[in-house]
Amino acid sequence: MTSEEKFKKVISHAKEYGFVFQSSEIYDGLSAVYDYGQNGTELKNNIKNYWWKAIVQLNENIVGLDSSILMHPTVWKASGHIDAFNDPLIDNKDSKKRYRADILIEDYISKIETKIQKEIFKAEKKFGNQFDRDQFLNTNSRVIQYQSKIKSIHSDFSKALENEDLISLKKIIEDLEIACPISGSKNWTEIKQFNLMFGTKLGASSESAMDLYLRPETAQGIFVNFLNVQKTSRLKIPFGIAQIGKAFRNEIVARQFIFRMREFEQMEMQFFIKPGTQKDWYNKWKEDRMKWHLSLGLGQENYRFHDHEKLAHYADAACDIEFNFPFGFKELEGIHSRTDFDLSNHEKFSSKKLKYFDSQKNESFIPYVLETSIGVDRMFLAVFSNSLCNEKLENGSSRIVLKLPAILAPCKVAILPLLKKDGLPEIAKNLLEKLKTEYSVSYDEKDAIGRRYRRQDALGTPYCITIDHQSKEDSTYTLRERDSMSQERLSEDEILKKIESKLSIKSWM
RNA sequence: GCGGGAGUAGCUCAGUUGGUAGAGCGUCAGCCUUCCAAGCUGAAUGUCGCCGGUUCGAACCCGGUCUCCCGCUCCA
Repeated sequence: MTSEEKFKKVISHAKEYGFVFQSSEIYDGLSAVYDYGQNGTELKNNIKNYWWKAIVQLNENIVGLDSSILMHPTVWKASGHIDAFNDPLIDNKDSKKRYRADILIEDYISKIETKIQKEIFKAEKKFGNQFDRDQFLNTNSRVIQYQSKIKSIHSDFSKALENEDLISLKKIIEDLEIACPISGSKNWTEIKQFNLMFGTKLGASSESAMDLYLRPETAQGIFVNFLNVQKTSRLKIPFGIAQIGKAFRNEIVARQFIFRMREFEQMEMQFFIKPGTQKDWYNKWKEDRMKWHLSLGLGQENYRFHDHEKLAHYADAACDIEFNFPFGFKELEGIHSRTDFDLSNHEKFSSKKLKYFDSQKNESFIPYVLETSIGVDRMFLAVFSNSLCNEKLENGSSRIVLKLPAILAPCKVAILPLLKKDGLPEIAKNLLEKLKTEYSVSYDEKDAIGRRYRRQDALGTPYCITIDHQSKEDSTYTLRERDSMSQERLSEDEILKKIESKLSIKSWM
């Protein structure tokens, strides 16, 4: 089976068994937006819970936060999103390639700069020790010409960018006769502005309404609350703030099922540290986060680190944990050393001090930040796609089984009376009442027992308890395990113990 | 946004040169059944993605549009 076929199986299984539906499906759907169904919601909640326990519950120095999706618009100026999330794009009509217009111009400028370098290099060779760089730059006519050209492009360029003047920007490309590197043609479309942030308005009256954005990341909610949390929690550096919440990006192309959605959920933690210690913490969190992933047992070979070479504007080190999705290795989690970029920018834009005071050393400083950020939906897809198996059995038949980590399974136990008579359903329902306060359980009395097992397999239910006539005599039941399909006759207490040991956080982390 | 493929029942798909829409699985009701799907009986479910055009007549031909998958592009 090709990976594409496998991926299609994943998508249709997700729909058929109530995990993921397309949003507004009866209206033909909404591009790159999905809803989680009855089982998907449970699985997603379990993933979030597993993360929250690992990060907040098991670390005394990490606390939670739930900040709002709407924030003051200046937040996004300070964070750099207004500038960096706003791309002027242009297409070449012949090669059909799309470029960022600003980068085309910057590339052109850097070409001229290379020419200047070459002139300098030539002159250096020629004059040797006698070479006076400044004098050369001021006197060589060719270099002067190049420099004045760069200067004039720069001034037009920055003016156009500042005013978001797309027509002037296009004119620069036309005037410079910039050609498409692939087709070599100068046949360009108009420039279109793509803002990756969703806009909305605060206030009902259209005149006084304030332009807002839906947050493109959850991190800023943590940064703006940094001192609120620090002061009210009495936490000392190093400490972390964790948050799970929705974020929104108006992606130009959003695809691959729930991998890249326009509305998505992040689980992230910002860890505040002393400047200078970021390297150690970076390595520590890299290791910690990988351990968390591996604890779920999806297979070590399915994970790898990808270190960023090109760093984002805020980072001094960054890597991804990549997962082997059905469409190849892709980013699952990011670990970024964000320096003091965010906090010092918020300090600048808000004119409020965002410094941490170390009373022992009697000094104050803006902390550095180490971020771990994971997409809930990507984690869902990783777990779900990795767990879906089509097994050939010894008797020649096959079964579709969702081998979810038991701790994440939407339903932990299915209670099945072997027959729906002779008092077996009553015993089963008694057991159901006992178990449902502790676990998510289901009850099924329809169809042959084998078929019911298969149904539970497809949902990923790790255990089935079957009640038969012997159960009436001695209160023992059959515990059937999903992956091995093994069966064991046990008393109620033994079953409870076994299930509990498999589902306690301790046995996983 | 460009190029390729696709959209028919919950899922997988068939549907001949245009003539009132089918199968398997699943679902539901019942029967039969003492531990791993595919035993029996019966039932429900579709404006053939949507809109328009051609035609006496469109799932099928044409145009537009929406959605999904793949590649490119983009990606804090």
